[in-house]
Amino acid sequence: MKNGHTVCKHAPVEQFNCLACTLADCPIRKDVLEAEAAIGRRFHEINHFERGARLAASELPCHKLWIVIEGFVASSTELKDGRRQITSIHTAGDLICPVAAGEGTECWVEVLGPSVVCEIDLHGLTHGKQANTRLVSNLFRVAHTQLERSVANLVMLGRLDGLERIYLFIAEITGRLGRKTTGGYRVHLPMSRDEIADYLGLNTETVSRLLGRVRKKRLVTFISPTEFIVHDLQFIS
Amino acid sequence: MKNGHTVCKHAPVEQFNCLACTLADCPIRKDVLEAEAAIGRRFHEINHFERGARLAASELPCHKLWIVIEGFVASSTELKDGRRQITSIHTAGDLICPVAAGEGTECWVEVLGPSVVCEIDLHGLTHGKQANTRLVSNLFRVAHTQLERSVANLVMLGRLDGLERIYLFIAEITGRLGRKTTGGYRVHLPMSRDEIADYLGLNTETVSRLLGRVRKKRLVTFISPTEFIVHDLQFIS
DNA sequence: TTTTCTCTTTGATCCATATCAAGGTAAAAC
DNA sequence: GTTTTACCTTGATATGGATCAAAGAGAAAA
Repeated sequence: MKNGHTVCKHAPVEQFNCLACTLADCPIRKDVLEAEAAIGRRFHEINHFERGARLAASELPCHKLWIVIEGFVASSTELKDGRRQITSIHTAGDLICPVAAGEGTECWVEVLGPSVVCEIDLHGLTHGKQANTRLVSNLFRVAHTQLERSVANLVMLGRLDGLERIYLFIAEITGRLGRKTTGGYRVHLPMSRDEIADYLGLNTETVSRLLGRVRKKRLVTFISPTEFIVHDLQFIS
Repeated sequence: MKNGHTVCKHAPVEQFNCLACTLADCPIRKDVLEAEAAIGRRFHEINHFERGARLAASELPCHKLWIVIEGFVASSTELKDGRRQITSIHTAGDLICPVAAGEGTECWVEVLGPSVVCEIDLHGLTHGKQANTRLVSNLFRVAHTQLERSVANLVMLGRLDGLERIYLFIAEITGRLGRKTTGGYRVHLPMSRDEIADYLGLNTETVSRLLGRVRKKRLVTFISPTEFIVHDLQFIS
């Protein structure tokens, strides 16, 4: 899979300059490709991963950046006793800054559904004399965007109750993954109830019950546990 | 207070180049001063604030940066119905990236104790032709550091119980504000029980009760509600 | 097809924290 | 000095979500 995998319709991975498959809303990717062209060396690598794969978190300060080309990926933190918190979820177009939480925790980035991920070696790109100011400035924006999501999740975990969290979650994933269909948006979500629980700061049974309530209210119709149709996105208001 | 206030022992605020009062662990501050010298214009301003003051949050993308020279400051987010979450606390030496949480929320930076804060106009410094790569690169580090704290707090809010949160909180503020004294570290914390609750995702009464338990265990001795001595910092393990 | 395994759902019960309520305390205002 | 006010503590009770337990349901293995 890893070699010879075609990342997008336009260019095979092996091709040095894959500017053709630059994601719409991703200036960083463009910056990287330009910087590589200027330096004459490649600092990124695109790989395909299956569910369960873990992307190695780099030591700090952060020397790596991942871009999700397609698929579904999550940043996780685990305490010594096994309690886990998913601190961020990532879908196509997202940029991932590896982040360590405090002492006594282990952090990693985990692939939850078949994904194509671009790994960028920041160290090489930002520490040479050739350091590209625009790239670095966009990096700041990446971290800042991630920070905003993180802060929104702090509010969710600190102040919203279970049902509010589920509503927000459904709105979030529908916005990211939903495809318009008759009667609403169809979503295929490659997360188990357990993983949803670890993202929302709840437990499996509670997530299952809350999703049951949402189903009974006919806001969502389940085709399978991971495939459903969201009928009304306004219910969060 | 605002004018003529002496920021540190070395230089009055009015002095253009206050490199002398550069905080130990703050390369950004140095970068800013150097960039200002190069451009020949000042992009920072130092002010003194009293408890209750609010620093205006900038629109996005982030055009401002604050450095806490001394004092105690918090980033807050409030929901329409009044529920509040303090998403970060800041003490001397901390750099603050203003961050907006999602829709339906209001965010600001609030001064909780008498503070001296340096406000930097990033826009002017990072958008000119003179843009300083090292400054921007350090900005990335600032956002990344903030992100780490944020992620640590996500784990706290999502997975720790009340007592664990209080322990972690005491450890955090003791590390930041504690001054060695006989029998432990003395801390003056300018946060009300309400504010602590809004930081830890609890409510006032619960915080009061939890602090009562910590007191009864003789881990902390209270001189007043905001002044106490922490006897043992190892209890978090 | 049948068995096994993993994940999900549902029910019963428990507990940590919220909520409601009433005093207590210290600083500020009068 | 007394009153007011804001904040803190403590008690009684309620409740949302966790925990414990067991029964579906679907996919993979046999």
